[in-house]
Amino acid sequence: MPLARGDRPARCDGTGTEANRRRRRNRDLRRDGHRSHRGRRGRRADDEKIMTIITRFPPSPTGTLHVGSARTALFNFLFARAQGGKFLLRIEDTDRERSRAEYADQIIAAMKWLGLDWDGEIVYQSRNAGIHRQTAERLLEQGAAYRCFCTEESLEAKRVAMRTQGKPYRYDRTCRRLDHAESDRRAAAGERFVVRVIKPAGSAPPAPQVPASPTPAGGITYQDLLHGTITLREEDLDDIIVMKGDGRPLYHLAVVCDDIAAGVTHVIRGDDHLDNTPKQIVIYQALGEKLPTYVHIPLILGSDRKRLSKREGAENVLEYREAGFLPDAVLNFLALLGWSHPEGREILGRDELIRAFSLDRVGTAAAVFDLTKLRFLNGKHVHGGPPEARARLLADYLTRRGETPPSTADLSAMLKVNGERGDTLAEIADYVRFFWVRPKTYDEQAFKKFLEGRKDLVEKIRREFEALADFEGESMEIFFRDFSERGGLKFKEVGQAIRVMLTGKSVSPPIFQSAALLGRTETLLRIDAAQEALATQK
RNA sequence: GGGGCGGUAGGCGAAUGGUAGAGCCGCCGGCCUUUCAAGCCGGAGUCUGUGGGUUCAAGUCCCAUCCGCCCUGCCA
Repeated sequence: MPLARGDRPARCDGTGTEANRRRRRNRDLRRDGHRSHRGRRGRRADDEKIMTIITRFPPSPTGTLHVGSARTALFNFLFARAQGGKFLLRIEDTDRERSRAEYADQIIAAMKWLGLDWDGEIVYQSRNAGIHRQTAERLLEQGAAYRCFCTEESLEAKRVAMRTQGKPYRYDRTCRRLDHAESDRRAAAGERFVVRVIKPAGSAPPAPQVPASPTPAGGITYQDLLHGTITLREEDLDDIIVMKGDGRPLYHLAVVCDDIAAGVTHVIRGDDHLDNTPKQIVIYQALGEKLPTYVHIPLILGSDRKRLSKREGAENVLEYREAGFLPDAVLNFLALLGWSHPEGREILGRDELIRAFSLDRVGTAAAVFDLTKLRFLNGKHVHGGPPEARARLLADYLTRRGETPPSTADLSAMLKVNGERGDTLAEIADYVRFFWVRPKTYDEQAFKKFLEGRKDLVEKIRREFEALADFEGESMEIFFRDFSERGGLKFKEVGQAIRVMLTGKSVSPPIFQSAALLGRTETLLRIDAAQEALATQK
């Protein structure tokens, strides 16, 4: 039974406007959608009896996992997990020409990386083609669909003709007027045909889950959890094709069949499907199946307010892994695009997301993808854990990039010194790499400012490092403060000179702790190298 | 062309029809400091795309308009 029902006592008894009624109803719907079936005290088993919520994510393997799709997957995942339901993964490879196994594998890899673990086996839609075909035949037998012998070329010509006249295109239903005998004869003769489903006409459609205002001219009215009542009039619908001329099923048929087979209760998808839903509802109705609850979430846009494109940075989820982002941070960020925590919290781990998630806090406006905020959140996630965990993450990351990082124990010590510098693993690596990679060059400006013409100072610094009794960060700092004062220098000048010599840059983790970690031998070696550079430059 | 959906500071977003801009990112300034982050403190940015209407009261409901996105495929 659908969760959202219209059988509750009327609560807007004629005092409000129709609009008010509608609004309230929408609000109620949203609430029911996320509040679960589970245990409503006092309400007995009538329609609200235990029903497991089942959501699904159905990517088509015609490309890698797009961040927008990842967010759709996330919402399905979070809703199912929050409600103790199931989250299914189905690869929609119905279009054999466009689908590629490599993409399916990449999408699966991306899902795993994100930690969006699904229940049960992955369904490959193409394997259900037989069922889809049988369903089309059943539709044909029932008279809910008909064979169409029009060629693609003639259809295209009609489309162009209508468009050039500025008129809306609809299939002219030539083949719908064919009588059965002729249709059968032509089919038997081997003529190619597609199967079209007859759009509802004339009468009002059977009431969906919640009674809505009747649609005068037929058409389809349905309830969306987020958008409320969506109506498409009869003239705005068409007799859609569900089976191609080669006998292969098409998307709208395939999703409906597979969702029914899987017992999907909630269809959470991008709002680009808002207008596709009626086409699918027609099939549900012809099949006598009850509708799932529809939840159309807004799309993600690029900074130009257009559909997120490649130049916005990565649209492929796996590219974020390469750029040094953490899956939890990506999930956190994606969740915040369209959903907000009831208490306004923003830095949330996967489990916190599951605990706090509800559909009634999902908005309806498209959101712009903001890489800066993703980076901020990633910084929070990556620095949130202990240095040891970060060390493992970083080691894996570097290894994958073909670098050879130090042991995680050593890395961990370096990261402790590094503190919270760097938002991504890539940036963190840039901060700490000097520990195990000697600077080959020096930042030009820094070299000029802090080393050039300071041979004597460098020489003195070297001597002190060599003579230092205790090669430890804090005592070194105290020593060099005193050293600066004695030499009539600013501590900053000395510190920066050392920094440039040891790291090659003017920005780095605290330099004395770094030197301590580097050790006396390495520190002296680097000063020697700097002296050499100083000498050759002259 | 037809239809659907959306529009609150630069971005994400709060706000039972009741003082709008909570909170976060970013930006600017300050503190801290050996550099840079982090952290803490403060600040700018504005009146909900626009115009009507309903109401004692509208970001919220209605109409129109503009803009954006989507559908209008033998793609999904």
